[in-house]
Amino acid sequence: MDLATGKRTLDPERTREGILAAAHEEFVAHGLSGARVDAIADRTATTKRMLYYYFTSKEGLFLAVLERAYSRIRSLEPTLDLSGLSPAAALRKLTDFTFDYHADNPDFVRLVQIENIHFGRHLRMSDAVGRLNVTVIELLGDIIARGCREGAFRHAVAAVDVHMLMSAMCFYRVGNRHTFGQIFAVDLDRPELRAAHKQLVGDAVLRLLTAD
Amino acid sequence: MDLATGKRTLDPERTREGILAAAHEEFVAHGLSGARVDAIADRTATTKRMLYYYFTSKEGLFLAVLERAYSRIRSLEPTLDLSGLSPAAALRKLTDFTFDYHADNPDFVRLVQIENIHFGRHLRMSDAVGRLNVTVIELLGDIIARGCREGAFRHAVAAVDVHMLMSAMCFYRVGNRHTFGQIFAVDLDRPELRAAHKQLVGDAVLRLLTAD
DNA sequence: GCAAAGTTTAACCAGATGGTCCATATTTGC
DNA sequence: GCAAATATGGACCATCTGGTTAAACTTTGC
Repeated sequence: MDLATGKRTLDPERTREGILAAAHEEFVAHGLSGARVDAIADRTATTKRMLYYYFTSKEGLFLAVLERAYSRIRSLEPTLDLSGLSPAAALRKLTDFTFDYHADNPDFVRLVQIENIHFGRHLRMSDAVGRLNVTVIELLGDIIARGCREGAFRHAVAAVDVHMLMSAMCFYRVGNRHTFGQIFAVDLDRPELRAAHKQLVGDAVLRLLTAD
Repeated sequence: MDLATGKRTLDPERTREGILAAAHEEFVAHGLSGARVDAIADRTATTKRMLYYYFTSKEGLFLAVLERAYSRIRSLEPTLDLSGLSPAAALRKLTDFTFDYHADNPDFVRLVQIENIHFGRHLRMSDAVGRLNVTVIELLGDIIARGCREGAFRHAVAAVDVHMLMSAMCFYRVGNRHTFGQIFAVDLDRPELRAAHKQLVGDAVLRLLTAD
């Protein structure tokens, strides 16, 4: 609705994206069950009816928000240029990127946590997400293969497993910062601590792969 | 209520624990917002009114469930006997325990995830939990100090940070098994994979601390 | 054996919740 | 220009939700 003319403006793409952005905020703030459809509609320039028009249900909307979040991180990884680097340097750079992305995007971490609380029920209905994510493993697999060939890395570890441990360390300190911070009386958001942890995670990943 | 005699039985301790057990199940299954107070009451031998009598509110009940979950894991750690072992062996044993506890108790992992989705709001009101958890850091600190003295470990890493990375690796593969499993088409519950990961996490922790 | 404290029951409620109905406006294809 | 397809608005609803009221039963202390 155009306020100046009183005329209705038809802009489906804009409406869709507006709903997604509003839903993202609300889901991040309150979780899936805690989020209120009316509250999402209120954050929007349009009405509740439109959410159902475009996304069928609250759960359909959540899936759309989740897919959008995954596609964002995956679109960034390919922009890293690792080809000119040594295997060790490339691995460090990829780890640094992963660390920073998680630290800078707690929203993404929260959405993934929420989806896991709900047993991955929504992701299971998405075929897009699987294909999207394989790229990281390929990227990592190339680095590891090169490192093994050059004798810098040991053969012991599969790319998926390295990715898992790397993600784990980056994910945990963001996703669990409230409980961990409370229990051990530390503020994980402090810049110095963040820098120290970034170094540490990089060390851990490299040391795991480096040949003795 | 005794069904045979029609007489009411007064057993507050049993009632309390019955409510906690029922609430634990419901929260684990549906999250905090998704859990229904009526559903908790239905799992119970008593009525909804009793939940409020003992725990004031839904959130008070959740906090009680959470504290109960933390106290369980912390009561087990001291039973590990690490004194006779070399620093490396002790560290491996502690890591193995942490790994197994997380893998065997996905409920605990879920409750912590749920609390983080809610910004650690409940834990912040609990003074007990902080004191409870320091023991792990002391335990780990002793092992590291001994390792440094003997020249087996490097000085670089603080006990809290080691605990964080260790927990991260153990926590992630349980907490995120639905999304991770779906995206990379692996079943993290498979025994062989579990064993491989246990070895891997132990390696990662040891390699991080071992002097070069 | 009785009064106070502690424990338990069942019915009840005001407000919120996800979702739908129906009418209407705009755009597109021809 | 006009009919079909696409978008949009706002009121409406059945059901569910966390929480409460009021009253009664059981145990404890003396």
